[in-house]
Amino acid sequence: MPKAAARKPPRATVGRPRKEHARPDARNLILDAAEALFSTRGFDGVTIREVTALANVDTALAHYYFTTKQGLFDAVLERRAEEVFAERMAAFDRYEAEAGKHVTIEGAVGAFLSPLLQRARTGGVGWKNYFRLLSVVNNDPMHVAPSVLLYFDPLVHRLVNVLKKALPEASVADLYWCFQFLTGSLTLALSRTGRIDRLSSGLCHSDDLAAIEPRLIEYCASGIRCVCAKPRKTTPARPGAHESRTGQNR
Amino acid sequence: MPKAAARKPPRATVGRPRKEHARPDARNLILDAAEALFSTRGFDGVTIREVTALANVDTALAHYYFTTKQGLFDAVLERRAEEVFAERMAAFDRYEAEAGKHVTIEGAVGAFLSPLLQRARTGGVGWKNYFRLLSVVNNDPMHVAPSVLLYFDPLVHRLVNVLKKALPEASVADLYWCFQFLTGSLTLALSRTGRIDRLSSGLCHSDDLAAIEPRLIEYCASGIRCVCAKPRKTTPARPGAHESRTGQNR
DNA sequence: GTCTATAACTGGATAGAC
DNA sequence: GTCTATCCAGTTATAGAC
Repeated sequence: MPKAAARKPPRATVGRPRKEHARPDARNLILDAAEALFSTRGFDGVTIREVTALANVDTALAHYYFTTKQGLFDAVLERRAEEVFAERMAAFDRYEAEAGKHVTIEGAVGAFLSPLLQRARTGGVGWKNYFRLLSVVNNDPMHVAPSVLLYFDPLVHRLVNVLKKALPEASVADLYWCFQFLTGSLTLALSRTGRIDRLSSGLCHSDDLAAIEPRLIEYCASGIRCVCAKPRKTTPARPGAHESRTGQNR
Repeated sequence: MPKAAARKPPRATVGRPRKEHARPDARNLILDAAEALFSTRGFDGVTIREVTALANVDTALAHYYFTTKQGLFDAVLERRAEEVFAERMAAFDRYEAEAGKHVTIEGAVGAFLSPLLQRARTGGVGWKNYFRLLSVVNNDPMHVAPSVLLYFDPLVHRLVNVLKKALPEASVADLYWCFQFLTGSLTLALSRTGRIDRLSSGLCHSDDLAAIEPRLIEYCASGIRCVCAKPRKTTPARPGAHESRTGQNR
């Protein structure tokens, strides 16, 4: 079983080569096709034959490179994972260096979201498919290899830690709840189902990430501020509407 | 092809019978099993044989009642759709009657979310599975019949209309964007993947809907207020960081 | 590395007895 | 309404030629 990491050829030059797709090999053709199909129909909705047909290669090649369907799926997720991870971590580094002690919620949320959304907006179709695939696996963790989580979980902890600087009083539980709300919104934004197009009668387009990014950052930051600023110790309140006294003390 | 609606026997009494599951017939056994399996693995991740095995009935029965796998899937979605729809519409009626001209964002969001979350919290395992299934189809509209959308789209329009009363200045597009953020958070909350449990080291539990409901309502309402209060016509701004001055007015 | 051929199996669906 | 038996298209995966 060939290790995926061992297959990447070393870069002769620094920086991003302008067009690496001069002559894509079969392996990358398969990955591209799989990325496109898995991202729209999920693991079980796609057959290897469809993937290889879209890639215009023989079916057996997929098994040659990836052994199993699950191996192919893992390889698709892993192909861009490290690059995304590094970019997002760098965004946090940059932001923390520039903000110093004056960390804002908007800044933290922006550092978390912007690298993703910018790549999803400006990247090629492969990147767009990749991010949609991320949103697929976020709701269906069934087929995601544990190793892939190492590229995503640390970013969540980093976000929570930076947020804690901006909101020293906030309970950690509230911060994680807010993260879940945030990532749910992000997931739906990246999945681009087109539902919002229909609902809004064409006012909004689900792939208009340029419209989504500023709104999403403001939206989440404001929500975090509100939830985390509210003392959550004892809220007996009146049991009228949705004011359930949660008693979730820290 | 038997129409699903024609199959429902007429109710002899009004109101909801306390225990209709005294002796569940095969049809409902199949629906229960399908609900449980589809909600965790999606349409393509489940076989009819698995469903009927879980229901302890013969495989051919599923085809007898629902003709095709897609028919079974549709029937699962439709079984509880009308009840949920009526309950959520009634929540809006109640809220609008009680609020009169003083509609709040929290009130509108609560009317939209609370009926769902309360049923997801207090209902039986069938209801929990059903709501998880809703979150599955929200990210994968591939297999959802157009007829089912009639139970959900009107509620979105209703939410937007009520929100517009609370925010007369808001642009309709912003309101729909906010709805998308909201429904993304809701979707992830209902899918209960357990990811937040791991990330928070056990501080949060993804099926703790009692903790989620008040936070989610506050979070979304605050985000809506922020996004919709901000004038969005021309935003050249400075292309620096993402430090949007939050202007949390109101 | 790539392709042909095929093994081994599983899926949805149906005919027809009871 | 329920079950037995089966069809057959399509699936992953592999062996082996080139």
